[in-house]
Amino acid sequence: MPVGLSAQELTQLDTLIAGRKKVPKGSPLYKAGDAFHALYAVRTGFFKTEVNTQDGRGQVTGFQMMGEIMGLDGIVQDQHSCDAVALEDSEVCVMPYARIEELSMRFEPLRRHLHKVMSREIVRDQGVMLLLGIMRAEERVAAFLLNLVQRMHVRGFSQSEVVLRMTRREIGSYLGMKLETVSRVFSRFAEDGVVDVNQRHIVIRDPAALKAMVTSQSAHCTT
Amino acid sequence: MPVGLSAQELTQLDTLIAGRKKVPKGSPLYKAGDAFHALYAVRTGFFKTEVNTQDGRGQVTGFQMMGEIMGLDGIVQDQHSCDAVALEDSEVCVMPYARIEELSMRFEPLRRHLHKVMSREIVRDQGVMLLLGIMRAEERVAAFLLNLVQRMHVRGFSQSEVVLRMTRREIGSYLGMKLETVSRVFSRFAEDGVVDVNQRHIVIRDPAALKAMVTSQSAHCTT
DNA sequence: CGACACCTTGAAGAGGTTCAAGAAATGTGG
DNA sequence: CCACATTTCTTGAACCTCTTCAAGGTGTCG
Repeated sequence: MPVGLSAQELTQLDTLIAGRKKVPKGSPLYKAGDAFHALYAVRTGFFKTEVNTQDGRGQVTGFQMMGEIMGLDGIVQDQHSCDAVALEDSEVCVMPYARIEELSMRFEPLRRHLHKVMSREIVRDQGVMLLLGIMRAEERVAAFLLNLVQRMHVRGFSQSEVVLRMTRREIGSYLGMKLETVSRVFSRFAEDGVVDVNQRHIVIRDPAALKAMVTSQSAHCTT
Repeated sequence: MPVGLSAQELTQLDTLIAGRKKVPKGSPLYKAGDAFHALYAVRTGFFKTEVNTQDGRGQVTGFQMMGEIMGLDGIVQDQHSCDAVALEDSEVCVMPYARIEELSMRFEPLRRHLHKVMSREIVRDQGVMLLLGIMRAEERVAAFLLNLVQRMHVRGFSQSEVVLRMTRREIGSYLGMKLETVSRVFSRFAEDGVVDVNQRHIVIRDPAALKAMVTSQSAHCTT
């Protein structure tokens, strides 16, 4: 992550990662209430984070892909406040929080990076609130797709093509709507020639049309 | 904030606060796009934070009262991503971020505190997403009122009485609904004897009834 | 191959929005 | 201190978007 360090410093930084952990599809990396020990960086695969209520309802709060950090929610109460579940066979880097704390004392770049990661998450959450608060169904789906391909593109994948790792229900949960509505919006987009939809395989034919729906692209963060 | 420090350390910590700033009612403490210099702690008064879209729509992302921190959104991009506006004549403590960074290197308690503050904000945002994503109008208003009086109570105010500092429109924006709906829900609560509503003066007559509406009290953070 | 989860589509229904009007409170200037 | 303008709040009625319920189709995995 950080740059501009001596070889010795880099060696020390390596100790930040205690190891890797495989998480099979459908398994939780952690669950709400679990003791908080570490932050996790997605190495391979795809995750969702989800908060659940007593009465069984739940809300997907985010999808995480390669390079993204999970577990920040656990710091404040020394326990996690949401579930992190792998949507496909995945692997994460385990970064024990005690070690992060210790190293962040000595290495300014790491400390600054950590603060930015947390701040980025806060800004991302603002974007989700905007989405849930004022957008209608089509805008939400358009924003979701654009955000997804943009993040994939940064990682070297196609800008116009994406395979969804999550179900319609999970998309709907994230966007604050029912799975049927998600499906209908996809169908409408397909009719209008904006996207091609083949189950979970999406091709964006008219990105401009999608962007036009999301006039409200403000503090919409990429993470 | 932190405890268990020597007198000398405490003196240094005092330098964290560069000064105070008065913010008149209706004025912004900062606006989206402003350069990021400092974090702010509310000393007196009441604020809202708000993200705005190009097309003029906006979403209130939070209300801040005494002791709560604003500005964390600015860290990641060195500029703020939302507006912070005083809802009444207010005063904040200005904590230059450069100094926070510097002191947090030396003082573990401060560093830990900062990380918890940021993590708490992330958990709070999860609660708002839950609210916006799955709750219906009455649940949202009930959750809002309970959260508000709970925070006031922690600060030594009544557990059953509160004067709203924000308009119906601002409540609605925060809760993802229209001001008319907020008004109607208040009226319905009043009819049912759950609360007394006199303009912005609210008396909670049946807190249990409110809590029962919010079966979904999970990771609902207090901040 | 069969069971199961996932997706699509239709029709009816509900919750919240929109539009509109009036009342109450707040602020301003004479 | 009062009159007036402005903002805020309440309430009603029509409307609309999304949800709910239901059925059938498609894909997937043991």
